[in-house]
Amino acid sequence: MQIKIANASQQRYICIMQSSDERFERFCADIKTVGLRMTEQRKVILRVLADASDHPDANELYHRAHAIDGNVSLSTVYRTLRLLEEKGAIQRHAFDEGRARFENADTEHHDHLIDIDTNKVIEFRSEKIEQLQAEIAAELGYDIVRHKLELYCRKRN
Amino acid sequence: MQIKIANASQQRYICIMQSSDERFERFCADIKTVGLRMTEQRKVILRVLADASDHPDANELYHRAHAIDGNVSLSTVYRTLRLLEEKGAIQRHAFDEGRARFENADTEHHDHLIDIDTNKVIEFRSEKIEQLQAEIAAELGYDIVRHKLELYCRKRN
DNA sequence: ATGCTAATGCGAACTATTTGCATTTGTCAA
DNA sequence: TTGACAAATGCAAATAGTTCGCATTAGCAT
Repeated sequence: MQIKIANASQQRYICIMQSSDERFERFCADIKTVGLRMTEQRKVILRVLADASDHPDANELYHRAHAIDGNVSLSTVYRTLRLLEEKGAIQRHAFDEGRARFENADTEHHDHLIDIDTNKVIEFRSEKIEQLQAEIAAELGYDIVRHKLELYCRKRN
Repeated sequence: MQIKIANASQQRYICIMQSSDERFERFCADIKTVGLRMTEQRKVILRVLADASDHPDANELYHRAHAIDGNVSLSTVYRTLRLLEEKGAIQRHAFDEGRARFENADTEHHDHLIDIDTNKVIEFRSEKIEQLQAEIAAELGYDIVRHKLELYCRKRN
């Protein structure tokens, strides 16, 4: 377990993240505890997911997994993604291009800045914004179940 | 042209919106000024869009338009939506269900609160949040081109 | 080892959207 | 007012991303 604090001067981007191995172990545990089976292909997919520090889509994950073990099929990737999403182990994002992209869910909640020229994703977090959101929802009579803040940006200069 | 100020105590939700007729006229003008043709089906679709105060998807718009004039096809609805989106006359949203939903773009920018039980969409705006977003992007070396804030909520009690 | 059932691969189905093409229809100039 | 030409349409087929049905394979508890 490692703790990473960046940009501390701005009370933002405070992540508590596990190592890729810890993540893998947790994925495996998640699978086992519900009585599901640990298959070869699941092992490979979980490994790939645990190692991913970017926001790959299903197809990209399929290619990474398939490169390691040719017995991994796209269907199984999709099935595994859905499984882990339902368990809350990974998060699904629908950025502006149609397909879904995934990321590990072991970090604290954060928002995304997407570079519209390179598709690079930068994560950030602002306590103030989080708080304002909650206030607004409360005022309208709602509780926030989940939320999404995406800044589509272009590099300065 | 009407000006609507709600929730003024919270400096939020300040919309300058046109009437449905004004909107329709503007859509027509948008089409004409670029040398495009005003067809029967476009007239119907523009009318439906101008009248919509909700966030309908393409299929819903097709049904509303088709009910008025059976000569309107789904393809044409899609083509018209794309046309108006490119002109900036309407806005496309990708809320969490796969399909896209549209809304008139003549209001000032606002964010969305989505009731996850009813799919109802409430619009809001917070100056403070807008400002914080710009600060964060700037600090990371970016300019915001567009952004998206969606609160997926459940009614209290 | 054995058997039961979950998990897999494959291809077909599905949903949302776009596109190719033959036909229709605005529009503008004569 | 008419004619001609390009733009717009409807339809069906194509596409992209994702899910599903089903026969087969393979975990895993006994």
